[in-house]
Amino acid sequence: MELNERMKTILTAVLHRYITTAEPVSSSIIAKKYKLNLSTATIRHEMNLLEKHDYLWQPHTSSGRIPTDKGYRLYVDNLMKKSHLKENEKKRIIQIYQKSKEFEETMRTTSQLLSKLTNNIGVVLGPHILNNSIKHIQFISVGNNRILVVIITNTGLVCQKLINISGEITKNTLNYLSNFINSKLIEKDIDLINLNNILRDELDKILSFQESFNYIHNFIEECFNLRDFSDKVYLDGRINIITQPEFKETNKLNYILSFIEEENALANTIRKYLGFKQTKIIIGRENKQKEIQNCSLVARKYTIKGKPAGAIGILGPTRMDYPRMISIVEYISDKLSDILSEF
Amino acid sequence: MELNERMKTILTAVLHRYITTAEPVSSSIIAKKYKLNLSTATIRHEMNLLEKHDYLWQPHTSSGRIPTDKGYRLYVDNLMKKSHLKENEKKRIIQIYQKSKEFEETMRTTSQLLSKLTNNIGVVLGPHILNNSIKHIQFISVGNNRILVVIITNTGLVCQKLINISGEITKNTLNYLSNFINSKLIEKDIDLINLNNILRDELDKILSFQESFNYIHNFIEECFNLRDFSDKVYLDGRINIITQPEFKETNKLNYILSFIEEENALANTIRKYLGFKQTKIIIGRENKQKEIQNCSLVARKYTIKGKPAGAIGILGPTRMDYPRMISIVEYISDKLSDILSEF
DNA sequence: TTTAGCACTCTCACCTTGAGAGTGCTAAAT
DNA sequence: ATTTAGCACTCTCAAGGTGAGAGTGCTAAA
Repeated sequence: MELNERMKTILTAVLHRYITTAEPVSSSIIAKKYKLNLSTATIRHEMNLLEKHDYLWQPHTSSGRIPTDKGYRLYVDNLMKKSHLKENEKKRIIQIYQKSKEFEETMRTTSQLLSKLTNNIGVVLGPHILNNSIKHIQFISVGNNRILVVIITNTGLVCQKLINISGEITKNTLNYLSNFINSKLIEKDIDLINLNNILRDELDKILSFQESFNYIHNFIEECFNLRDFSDKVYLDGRINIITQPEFKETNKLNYILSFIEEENALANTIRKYLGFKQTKIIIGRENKQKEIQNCSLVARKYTIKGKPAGAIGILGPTRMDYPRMISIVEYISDKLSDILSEF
Repeated sequence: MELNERMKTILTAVLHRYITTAEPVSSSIIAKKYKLNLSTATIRHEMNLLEKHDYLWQPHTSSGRIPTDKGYRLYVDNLMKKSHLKENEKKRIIQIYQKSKEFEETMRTTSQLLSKLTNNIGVVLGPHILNNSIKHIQFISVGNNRILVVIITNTGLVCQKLINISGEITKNTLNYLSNFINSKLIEKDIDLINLNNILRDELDKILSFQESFNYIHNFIEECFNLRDFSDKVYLDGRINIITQPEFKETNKLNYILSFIEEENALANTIRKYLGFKQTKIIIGRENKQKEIQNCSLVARKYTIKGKPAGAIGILGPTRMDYPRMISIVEYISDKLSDILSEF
């Protein structure tokens, strides 16, 4: 059913009030603070209807109202006005970014910025190696038939993995291999899958006469096994959750924080939104994970040279200032995209 | 003043009881559970003396006793019996370690093991590049006069830093440089300072005729600037703190967690104990940081091939099972030393 | 359609109260 | 000289009662 204008106004007022105070909103507060020129009785009447339609609820019969997830959803989709960061806030962000010169530092700065600006948990999903082009590969023998593979991408992302080989590969062969591969990479924009395809054809030909061919073949196969490459997660602001009034009871807190502690859990949630063009907002019970069904998530992808690379997000109580959260997430993801594209 | 045997026995009993229950210990509980063949009145008398000497205190006049920091200190130094892990616990730890093949993973596993076994916060200070010998150096130009330096050590530690250079250094020069440096490293056990000394002499001679000598010289200087190399910190088990009864009040929790959130704070605390041979135990107010004066820290260095490399530790409420905590920290630091020495 | 008025509901802070846990002191027992 | 039984005393804590206050829904009048 469609709400009339007055109901929308009242719902919006309740939302704004509740977001700032975290306390049930009464009809008289609305009448007083939001000059709607309506009596408390009328407002009560409308609130009653809003409750019947599941946009509001009451903790007990004689208390004020609190928005439901459905209420927040309507607000986010239809009622709220988009907000924009102030110019000096934007400047601050740029200034802070300028201090971090290096890839890792930039990612850490991003999660810190997110958590500090929003007073919520900030999370950044590092770019996956797949979304980068490869700049350099180095093989280093570390004894016991183990080889450390270090791959460096154009953005300065350094990935490493250790490979156990069944036989022996000499240092000369390793050098030969890395030289050969690096020669393919010079001045070219080749990603990991591309590279693998190129190598699969060429290397086999070159190496087929080698004695240790099988070892080398297996080694290279494992080297490009995508499963082992995980994107890094940067998380900040866990404390922010603790100070929120809705999580005063330690058992609720516990529940959320055990979800957060497992960094990958949040990362996996956010990873889904890498393909979305727009900012994604997931409210309360819309979250599939039970642990964060009292929370909302605002997530957005970032890009490197136009290509989706990773995602950032914030996690906080459903009672959050959505317009501001969205504007922060969007501004930061844009800036991060710019910075990473320049690297 | 020296306590007599009976007082020591009673103090130990109070400590054991309080450590398991987290509640003030009464004279009758001691009489009942720890068959000392003394009446409650006698125990009360002794407890009273112990309180006068600041080993115990009471939250209020008619409550049981709680150990003071001084009480814990006496316990740790003189009263407690050293404990040892059970054989199957040791086996479990070794099994878990066997799953992690790679340097980073090993460090993460260590902090997880610490936190899970102790039910406290586990922290691991990664080995500093200084304490490793260098295996390979790679320079990669990432545009805008920036060069990414990747240094790989014998343990598989991968360090990176980004250097801004004022002029231009061609890719050929970079290749030449890294080849030259790597040639010095082959089959040798050279650490960063060593390497720097060797290079300072030799490189200048070789390069003196080069046009871009100054740029290169500055670049190499910056490259070996130790300030920029920080050791990594691995932290786990933040939630464990929340479930401790002593931190029910969220403001206390807040205080501790804000200290933990700043990973470097705990890292810096632990770093001090790198030079100590023995396990270091810091109890409550012995900690210089106010935020963790309700906590105790058990820390110990680990070694790589006999040389001190980094440190591990656990942080929990002063009310912890010290013998067990110590045995866990010691066993894990030994195992970690073994594993890293084998890499 | 709106609203003043009112009865009603629920919470919350505050108080009282009594049981229970635990102590320190003292005088008697060992 | 030590130990302990006995007892008065202190403090906490949970339970129950109370009244103020906040807020509601309903109704009848504007």
